[in-house]
Amino acid sequence: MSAGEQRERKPRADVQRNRTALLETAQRHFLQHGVGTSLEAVAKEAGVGPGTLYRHFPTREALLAAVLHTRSEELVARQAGIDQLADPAQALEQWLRAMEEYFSAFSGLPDPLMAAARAQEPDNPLTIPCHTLITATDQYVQAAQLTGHVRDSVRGNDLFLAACSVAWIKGTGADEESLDRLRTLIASGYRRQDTQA
Amino acid sequence: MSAGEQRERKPRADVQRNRTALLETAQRHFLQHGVGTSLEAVAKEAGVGPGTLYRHFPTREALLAAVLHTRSEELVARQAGIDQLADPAQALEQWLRAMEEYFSAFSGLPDPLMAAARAQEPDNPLTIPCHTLITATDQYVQAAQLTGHVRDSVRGNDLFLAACSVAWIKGTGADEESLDRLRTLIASGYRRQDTQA
DNA sequence: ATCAAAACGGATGCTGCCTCCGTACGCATT
DNA sequence: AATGCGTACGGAGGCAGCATCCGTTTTGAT
Repeated sequence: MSAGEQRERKPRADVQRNRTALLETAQRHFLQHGVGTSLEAVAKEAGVGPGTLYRHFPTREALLAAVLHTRSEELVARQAGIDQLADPAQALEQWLRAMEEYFSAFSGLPDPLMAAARAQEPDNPLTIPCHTLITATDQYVQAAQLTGHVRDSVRGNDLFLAACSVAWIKGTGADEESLDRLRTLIASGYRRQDTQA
Repeated sequence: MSAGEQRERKPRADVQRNRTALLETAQRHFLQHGVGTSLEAVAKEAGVGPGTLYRHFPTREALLAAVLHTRSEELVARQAGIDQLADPAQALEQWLRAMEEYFSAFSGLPDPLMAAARAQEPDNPLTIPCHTLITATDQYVQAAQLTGHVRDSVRGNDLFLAACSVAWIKGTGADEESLDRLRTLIASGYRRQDTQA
């Protein structure tokens, strides 16, 4: 009636119900079997037909993006804590760790993530979140550069890639020691004059 | 007849013929469509049935390993050249580059490679080649450490992982500039006191 | 020329993807 | 309480790829 604000029919109840059921089931399956898990199995276990799954989430990536969206709340929570830190170098380090854990939540996640990060695919539902993360990383980098802890040549994108890499390697089943050595190597790469052995 | 050297029937001609046809076709398909390419399509284009393919190469990885074996000749050729270099730091750098290019020959190759590298799967046909490469990398690392160009804390395995990572990122379609920045970051990570920006 | 071993190859069963359309459900209206 | 309409459901079905099995063909040896 009033200007432009069309009076819509109230959305059906089963829509929201199915959507959340799908998201929960999908998250469980992604956790257990990686991002390549069978969507048919997800649908069946959520108690819906394949058609319903595909209507809610037209592609695997759409489903993945939706699941990640709920998961990202945890990330922003950590971000709040990190922003409290006085030392920008420490903040950067913890932020990288937080991203890495976020990326390695599901095995195989880094691949679609990288595919989305290279943009040029505005329809990819993961593109926006990716660029948000890169920008956030760049902020931490710049803050740490101002205090002289990080080389000026480093960009947020570089460390985003590095975090993705570590997450990818973790997903391939590498042992924790190798991962720690690699993290150290990367840290030596972005930190200024860190001359110890 | 003579001691123990059992006189075997001469192997059939079509075996070798089919094997090489499969390898050539497989390499082409791996190059064009990545390691996930359809094996049925490979068999068809090689002019054999699926059964023949699977008899020659029981798993996708076996086929992949065989193709990589022929490709590795190129790598050892480069290795000979690298061993001529006087500067161990330069040798290490070039060796890493050579590995990286070897790993990124087919899109998706780094994943099965990493799966094989974590050993514990002696039946995986890629395991042995992987460990050979890690050992070779360690040699270059140690040589460069003797001249003080590389941090003592670095191990061959670390740089093997790093090379895999870069190859993986390359395979996801990253632009060349990002790759170069990442390589630089890693180099800053393993080199001793490289204090410039 | 014949034989037996060895290799072939395609038919087959299976799993997963994704679409399409008849059906059922839920909200609004009476 | 009953009716009607639009929305959402869900499963059947077509397709592609994997991996196996077994009747048939090829090949080397005699």
